[in-house]
Amino acid sequence: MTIIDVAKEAGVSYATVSRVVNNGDYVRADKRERVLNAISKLGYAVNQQARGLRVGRSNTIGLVVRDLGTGYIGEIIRGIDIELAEAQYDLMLYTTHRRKAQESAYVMTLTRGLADGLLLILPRHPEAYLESLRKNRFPYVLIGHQGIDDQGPAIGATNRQGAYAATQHLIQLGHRRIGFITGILELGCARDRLAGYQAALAESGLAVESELIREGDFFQPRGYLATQELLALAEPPTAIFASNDVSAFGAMEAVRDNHRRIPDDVSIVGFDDIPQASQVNPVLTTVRQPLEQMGRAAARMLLKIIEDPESPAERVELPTELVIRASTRPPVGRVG
Amino acid sequence: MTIIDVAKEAGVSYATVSRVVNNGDYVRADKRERVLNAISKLGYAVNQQARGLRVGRSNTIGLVVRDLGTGYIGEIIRGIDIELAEAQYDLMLYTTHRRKAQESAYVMTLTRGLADGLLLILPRHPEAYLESLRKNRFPYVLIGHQGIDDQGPAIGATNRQGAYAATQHLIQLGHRRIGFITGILELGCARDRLAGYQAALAESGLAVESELIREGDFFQPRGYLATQELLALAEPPTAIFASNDVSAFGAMEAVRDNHRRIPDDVSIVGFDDIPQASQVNPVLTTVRQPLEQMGRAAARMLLKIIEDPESPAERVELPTELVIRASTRPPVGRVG
DNA sequence: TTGAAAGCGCTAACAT
DNA sequence: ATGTTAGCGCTTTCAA
Repeated sequence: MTIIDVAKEAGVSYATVSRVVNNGDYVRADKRERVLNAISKLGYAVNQQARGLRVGRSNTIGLVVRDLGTGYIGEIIRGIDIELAEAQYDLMLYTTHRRKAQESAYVMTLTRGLADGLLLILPRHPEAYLESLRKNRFPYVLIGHQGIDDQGPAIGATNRQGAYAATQHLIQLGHRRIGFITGILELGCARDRLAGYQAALAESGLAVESELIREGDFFQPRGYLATQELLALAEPPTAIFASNDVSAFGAMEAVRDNHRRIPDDVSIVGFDDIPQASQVNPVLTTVRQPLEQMGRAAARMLLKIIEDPESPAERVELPTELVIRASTRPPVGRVG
Repeated sequence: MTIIDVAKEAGVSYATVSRVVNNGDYVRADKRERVLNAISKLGYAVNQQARGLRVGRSNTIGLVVRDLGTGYIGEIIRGIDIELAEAQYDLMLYTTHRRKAQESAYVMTLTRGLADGLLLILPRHPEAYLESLRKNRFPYVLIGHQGIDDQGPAIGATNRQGAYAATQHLIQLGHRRIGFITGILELGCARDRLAGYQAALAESGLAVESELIREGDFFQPRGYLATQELLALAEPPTAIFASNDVSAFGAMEAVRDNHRRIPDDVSIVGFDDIPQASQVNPVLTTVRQPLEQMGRAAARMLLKIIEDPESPAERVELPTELVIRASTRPPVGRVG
């Protein structure tokens, strides 16, 4: 079932079929009609591999992610998907736990015919392949790039400002001892959030006490443990700011297990605003990242680069937004 | 940067390079060595489109899903991904909200060169394209097939038994009025769960009262509304069984908004056991679906069909499992 | 053990 | 406006 079969059926040359399929000009209406009929009669669809080989494009974007565990990545992908569908691009999914042994060799394969461009969400060890992508002038856009030493195009969020605003919020409520649970500090976004927390404290003349800062890993169990440690301090914090919502859920769990109430005894703030943040009890005060928007922006940026490889690399940070819900309130003894 | 460049660099014919790349026999060790050196020096990787065109395969599987919203689909994909990575297959992702206008035409395009097989997770309107897939003998496997009128290969879960077991559990705790929130009844899995609920009641000699059955849509807001309605009944249920966890979360929300406690006043049971089920408070009693296993099984089944198109269509249902957590207990007044 | 060459299905340049 | 044809990069016969 090839273009030749269609040509025979319609009684035209197969170049004409190709013209019809590609909406080319110079096809008389009646022939176009006949070709269209043949196509639908035979159920013909163009072979993308052959076309891709010929035109040197695949109309496919490769998406490199760690995993699809949390809703976090799913939201970004939704945005990407919307833009790509509109531009008639397909999406190839790569999880980095696949073939990690030779991650960069793998990325190179990707760049050979399979994909026209790459979208990298929160890459963990991008040094390995970013350079070869750049060297080969292969289009890519980083999503969640903060702290990655690369001057290529990237979409991020204002993590520092978001963390700053959240910390400010707690300070304004009257909290003075505010615990902080970090993310994976090897990621720039995690370091930015920590920096925002520290900056807000410093600006309000509060000491940045290291015993109040606990290292987390963006997962719930570490959030739980970190909170247990914080609550065990001689002078425990009255509020805890976790570097992401999932860690915050762990914190909520730990606070409850210590028979304290949220927000009455301990206020909790998260980061991300994943769907569950508004589904837990109490609903979580958090810093919203515009995940879908980030996905859309990254996809658009990539398509633009594919179209015009000479366009300068943009590095965009989309604004985060503090969403105040029910998990924060003034500390006991300060106000009613 | 093609196979010819490598051949020149290594001083061999490009057929030899191809042999090396494909681990072919009949290449003298020293030539192989030279080719390998040239490849790594030049950073060559095979062009998948050209290879695909030549061999008539793409080594890619198309995955058709609605969206990536809940953790539900993500878990299945994780399983699929593990199996495919092992078999050296790539994964192309399609969300059905894309190009829904001509869903079946789209699926046909997919089958032409882009993918060697299709995995369909909980398809919504598969009638449109299942027939053409079958007619073209294009390999596919349905995931979550219950109730779809098709004799093709499929992986599912024992939804009916799972719902039966969960309802039994509530009955054994002493509940007599058990509310039920359905899923999208157009899906077979939703109908199966309803059937399991009804069967368990009938078997225990309890009446199946239509006022206790509310139609849901697998989303949280409908779960909330349905529960509001149930609690407003003259004789409200003491337990509510929701057709999925997300609906159950809505139910929990509604119960709380009615100033009743879980499980003291109302027991809640969900279905799926998505990660959040063990993160909410109280942790949710639910029916676990082996999502990752389903993904793996489906991928393996598909690869087997691709390898041997004559192999008979299997329809497998993986076992569900009742996971009793903290959201269920005997009704007040029955036991302590 | 190696090389030459056909051809996968298609697009686009060229010829008519 | 339509047909003819080269060639995209590769695998795989076939011949040597």
